[in-house]
Amino acid sequence: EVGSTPSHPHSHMPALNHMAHHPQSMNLPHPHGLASHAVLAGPETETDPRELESFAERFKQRRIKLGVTQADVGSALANLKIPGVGCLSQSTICRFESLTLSHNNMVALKPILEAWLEEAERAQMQPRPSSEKIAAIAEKKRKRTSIAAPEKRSLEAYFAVQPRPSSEKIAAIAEKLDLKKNVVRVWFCNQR
DNA sequence: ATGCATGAGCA
DNA sequence: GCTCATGCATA
Repeated sequence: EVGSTPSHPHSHMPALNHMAHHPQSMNLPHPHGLASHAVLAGPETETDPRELESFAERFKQRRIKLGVTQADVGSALANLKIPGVGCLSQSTICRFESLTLSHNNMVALKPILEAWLEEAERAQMQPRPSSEKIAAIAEKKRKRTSIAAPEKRSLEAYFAVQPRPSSEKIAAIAEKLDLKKNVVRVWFCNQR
């Protein structure tokens, strides 16, 4: 979202992409500033970007204090036994902490991570006697293609002119840059 | 921390 | 064939 094309060739656009256009706002902020805050916000509607931001910050700080890595948090979520929740990757935890997930995604993950944090801080005071080892099983690795700088610059140029090229355009671009068509298609998706 | 990729769900 | 949430691999 918020595709702010970094006009600077080297900027990585760490863009804090909170906010988002969601037609879900029901309580408009009163122009008459007086006791109109959402003290009675809906049961589970903590969608305020600023609240998410501060939570993410507190979360990271407390996680570090517990001496737990992002990867640890991700896998520990499974032990939390929440209905439709399994584990998450280090990537996702990282992105949550840095607010680089979509607003909706942040809102959905917050209560889960919040639950983990509380559980973890409790377990810290009342340690457990059990411990178990799990053997790791080696699997086949996946390869990651890397788009060279020159090609990437070309893609960015194309993107600036047309963020959603047609299938034909993509094929043409792919051929010019000598990249697989699918690689180009996915690049555009991720860029958007 | 981030680049490229996958898969589900939708149109 | 896109968006979205998410992850593997790697910088």
